[in-house]
This record gives sequence, C-alpha cells and structure tokens, in this order.
Amino acid sequence: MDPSREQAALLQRCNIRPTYPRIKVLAYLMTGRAHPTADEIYSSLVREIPSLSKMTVYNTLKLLAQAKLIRVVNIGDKELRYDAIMTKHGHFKCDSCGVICDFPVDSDAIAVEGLDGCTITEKDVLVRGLCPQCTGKQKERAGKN
Amino acid sequence: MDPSREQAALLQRCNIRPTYPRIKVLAYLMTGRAHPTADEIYSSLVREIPSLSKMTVYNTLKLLAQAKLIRVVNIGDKELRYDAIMTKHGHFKCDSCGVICDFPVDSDAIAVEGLDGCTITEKDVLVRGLCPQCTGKQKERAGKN
DNA sequence: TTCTTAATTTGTAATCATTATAAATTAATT
DNA sequence: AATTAATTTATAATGATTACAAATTAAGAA
Repeated sequence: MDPSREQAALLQRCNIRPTYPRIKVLAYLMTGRAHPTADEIYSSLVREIPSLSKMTVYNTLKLLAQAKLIRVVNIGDKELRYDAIMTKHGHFKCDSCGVICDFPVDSDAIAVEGLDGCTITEKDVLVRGLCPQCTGKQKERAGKN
Repeated sequence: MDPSREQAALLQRCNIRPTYPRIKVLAYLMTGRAHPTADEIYSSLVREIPSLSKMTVYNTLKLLAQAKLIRVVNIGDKELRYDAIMTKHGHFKCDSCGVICDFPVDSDAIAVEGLDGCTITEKDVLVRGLCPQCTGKQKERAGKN
C-alpha cells in the first residue's frame, strides 16, 4: 500500500484510532506542506477521498493538536493554519505577498519575567514584515520616486 | 470639559481628525483598560454616545492601529483585542480563566536567524498556560486525587 | 451666514471560518 | 449476525468582521 504506515503508527501511539481520513490529514501535513488552512487540506484531500467532509478535517485537526502531533498556527489572519513541524520555531509572515516561513527560535531563551507562578504550556513568536523579494521590490519602487 | 485633550492632541499629531468618537475610543484604551475587544469598547462607550455605531469603533480602531497609536492583539481567540500600551511587551493568556496580562519582553533580543533580507516591522511574543491562581487550583485538585 | 464639497458616521446586509447538531455510516465486540 | 460505540457526514447556526450606501457632520469658499 502507500507509505502512510508511519502516520498510522503515530496515531496509534497517541490512542487515536487511525482511520483513513485521519491518516491522510496527518500525512498531508507531514509531507512538506507548510501551514495550510483547513480549507486547503480539505480541497486537496477531497480529490482522493470524495466522501470527505470538512467537519472531519476540523475534527481531525483538533484531535491531532490535542495529541500534540501538530501545531495550530495563528498568524493573525482570520483562518487558522496547521503545522506538523514540532521543533521549536517561530513564524514569519510577509505582509505583502503573504508567504509564511519558519525560523529557528529558542523559545526557552526568551525571558518571561513577571510571569512568576504561571504554568507556561506554550510560547509563540510571530514576526511580520516583508520577505526578501518584497523588500527588494519596495526598494526598487522607492528608488524610482 | 473632560481631560480628553491629550487624546485629541495625539490624534492631531497623526493627522487623524479628532472627532468625538475617535477621542473617546482612544481615551478608553488609554485609561487602564487592558485588551478589550471591539465589542467591549462599543458596549461601554455607547452608554455615553448613544448614536455610536459599531462600525465607527471598527473604523477607528483600524485608523489608530495604522497610526501606531494602538496595537492589535491576536491572542488566538476569534476576536481581536486592542491595546494602547506601546512599550515592548508580550502577552500571556490563561487557558483556564481567560485572563490576559502583559509582561516585559525585549523583542530586539530575540534572535531571528534565517530571516536575512527580511524587513521586520513587528515581533510578537504570545505565551499561554495557567495563571498563578489557576495553577494553584490545579495543584490542589491534583493533591486530592 | 449660506452654499458646496469632502469626510465621517451610521444601519443594514453580506461574508466566511468555525462550531453545533443529529442522522448516517463504519468499525469493534459479543 | 446482532449490538454497541465511534466516526463521518450534511446541514444549519454562530458570530466577528467587512462591504456598502445613505445620512449626518464638518470645513472652506463665496
């Protein structure tokens, strides 16, 4: 069959029954796709699984996030994005072209004085600005003025 | 009159015509209110300004944010929050009671290797977990089991 | 002041990601 | 095969935000 055994095993290990849609959603996220929205995941997978419902995608994403197999990325747009890369990293979003990219961040090194007594379960770093290409275009335009 | 002159002057300086609703929205945010939603701002101000429309609140918040008089805070909930404290700080949200608090963060000190060539306009640090009180309650409960 | 024009505010309707709900389907167990 | 529980599906509801156009207000000129 196809090599989704890895995903099935991961789900098993988290006590999530490895159904076909769940395996496919997890596999989709683990194979190079960076930060898709629920809708993008649905649209891609429905070609392969015509009966797929968007609710299943949402349910699955919630399960996977609870099991910490994936991460929910809130870039500040109205839709959430999902990410199977679980190593520590921050997210950069270009305000011009919309590209999102990861960058390494040692979140443990971020000092959070003033949160004494708090239990910290998650630390996110979000950066916005212009990607190198859009920065270049902007400079070009500025030069012409 | 009332001491909203400060807000009026701030708006003037940003080339935003200091209309009554705008002054009031800015004053609301600057007087101790931490991270209200657009709806909270509207609900409070409509008592004083019965003709106020929610659209005006949204429009004003957008203007103020563009002028960098306030900050848009996306804590990961579906509604946005707004903040007039413009010194560098991160946001902590308690996943149990929902309280949001600021903490100092030197965002310049956060290394963002891998973003060479990018123009960075904004850096946000978001922390989630349990506040001291909710941490206490959880420990108590764990002890009883 | 009065007229003219532009900016602002307002109310209503539309948008759209996500959630709620319950019926239909599938899988697991007896 | 029968029973039960879990999962998936379709449809409708929710709710923050935006779009839009009419109504109001303010600013500047005559």
